[in-house]
Amino acid sequence: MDVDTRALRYFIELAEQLNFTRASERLFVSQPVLSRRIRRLEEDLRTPLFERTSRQVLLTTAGEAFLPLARQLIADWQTAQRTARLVAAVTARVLRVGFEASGAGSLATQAYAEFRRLHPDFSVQPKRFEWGGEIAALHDGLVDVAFVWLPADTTGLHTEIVAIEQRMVGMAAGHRLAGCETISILDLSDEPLVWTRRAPKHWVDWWAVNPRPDGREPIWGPENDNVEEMLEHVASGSAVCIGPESIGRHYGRPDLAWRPVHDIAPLRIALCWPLSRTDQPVAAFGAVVRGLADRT
Amino acid sequence: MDVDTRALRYFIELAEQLNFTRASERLFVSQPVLSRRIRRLEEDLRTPLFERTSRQVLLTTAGEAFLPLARQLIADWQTAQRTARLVAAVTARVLRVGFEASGAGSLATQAYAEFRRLHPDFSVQPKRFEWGGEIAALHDGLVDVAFVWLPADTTGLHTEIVAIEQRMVGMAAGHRLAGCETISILDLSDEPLVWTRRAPKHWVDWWAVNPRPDGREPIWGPENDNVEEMLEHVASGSAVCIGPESIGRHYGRPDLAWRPVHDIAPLRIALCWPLSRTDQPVAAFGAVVRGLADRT
DNA sequence: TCTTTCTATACGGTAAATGCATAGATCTTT
DNA sequence: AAAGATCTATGCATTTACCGTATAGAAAGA
Repeated sequence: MDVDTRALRYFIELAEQLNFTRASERLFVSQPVLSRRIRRLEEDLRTPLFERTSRQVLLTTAGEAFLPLARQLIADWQTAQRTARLVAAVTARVLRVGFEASGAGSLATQAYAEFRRLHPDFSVQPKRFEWGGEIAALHDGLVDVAFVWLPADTTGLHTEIVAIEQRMVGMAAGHRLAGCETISILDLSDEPLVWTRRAPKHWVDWWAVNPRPDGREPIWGPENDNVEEMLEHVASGSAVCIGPESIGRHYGRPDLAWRPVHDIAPLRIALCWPLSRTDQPVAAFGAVVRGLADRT
Repeated sequence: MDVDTRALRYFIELAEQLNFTRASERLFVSQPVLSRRIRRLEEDLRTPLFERTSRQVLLTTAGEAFLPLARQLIADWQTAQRTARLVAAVTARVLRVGFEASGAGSLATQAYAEFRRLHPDFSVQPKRFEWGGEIAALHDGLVDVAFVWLPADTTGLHTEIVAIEQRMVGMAAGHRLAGCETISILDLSDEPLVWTRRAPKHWVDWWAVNPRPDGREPIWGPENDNVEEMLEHVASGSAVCIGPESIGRHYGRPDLAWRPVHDIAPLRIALCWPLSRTDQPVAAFGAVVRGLADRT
């Protein structure tokens, strides 16, 4: 008999929530879909996994026994996935480097060139991800190393800060604040700020400087999944954004103005890779980046 | 990302055959279906698993690394399935007993009664399977013990012969041989014999007595999946069948005649359970059956 | 050049999964 | 005791995905 790992994921979520409605929301499917999928899993196993009443849902003993096995299967599947990708990259002698938006700016560009010079038999493949996607990509084995914008959840990852960038505010060219040389975060109290659902809440809060020094919460503007979308919102005047210096340099749009925000912490950019990766190319790229970072 | 275990099974088969057409036949799907499924798996993994030319198919290094992991996932899924079913049966205090057709005849019936008497807190659930299905059911955890008609592949199973039954030939009531008291296997040379695709070849050959003492092969008649289908063929006169004595007794159709075949080996019936099952109810049922078997 | 032997693609028909609306069941509240 | 709140299950219409047949296309061998 066959299963979809999706069925296992649904089962695990329901076993944790013990509530079809809540679990279905967290799985981004409708409640009837979850009901039917669980029922089909039970039919396939020929064993009820949950005892349901209209008031509560409980795991059966079979369900309890099945839960850790299902978790292990999901974990093993992810390992298998990661392994296949890793082996493919190693065989092709490719180093896949993840980043978001402007990544580590010119540091990354220099690092690619230097790495290629030192290791001409390897090719470098920069891979752009949406907000926060590099971390997931590292865990899924889609990239070997990544430039990560902190703060981020780097558990299980080797993390090494390699660059610091001042944060700037980006706004439409004709914005009332575009005339100022430099800007205080307090000047932005009344400006709607772009945000994203993709990254964890504390990442969003850090970028938005929430709460502000005066204790207030920023005004949340339109949401977006990546730089280009963000810049469209900003250029159209519906919000402002905060980003590192290199965004302004990499996305040099004439309809945008970038000004430094002098009174907030700068962005720390880390080079990360999975702790399990101790192989030569990854270490070599780390050394190259470290060398370049030390020089500045 | 999600997978279906089916995709993994397809991958494993293709990795073993290294030929889409051949693998698709062994998987009972059309060749384009296999092509698409493999391609989708590769797309999901973002990694080619096979190098194909119009002349040969080879595993990539990623495919080679993925193969043992896929095998392990399939094995672990089967274990998870088995565990869920086992726990459910233990919790419900049910002993599930597999058999095919007439199983172990009256021995089974007596054993159920005796087991229920000794262990009134347990219930017994006889489960009928199609030809050869009890073995698979034991491995899949669908039953706890089974009465198995030998010969059969009982690797991984505790096997204990508990009954011997003479084999009889079953035929339509008006058959030319129905007048004989007893029959020789050589009398059946010209009689088409029912057979099945469900059981392994050597099981079918043993039942059909192939080759016959004179070295000839029997005439193969219609195929079937279970007793009822078999008996329909026989009653309609399109073939004869060979079965144990208890089939004649359990399926007492007036349109059938059963006569002993005196010159072939009798059927040995074994009680089997997985070697991993050393728990009380299984052992207790074994003891009950052993006691009854010794008495006869 | 013409087979032969593979895998990949196009296409039409069928089965399955999805979301919405709602029934049905069981507590809680008034 | 009746009404409300809160769940899961079911019916239905729509979209999506999947399968098999037929066939194209590529590459090696005669």
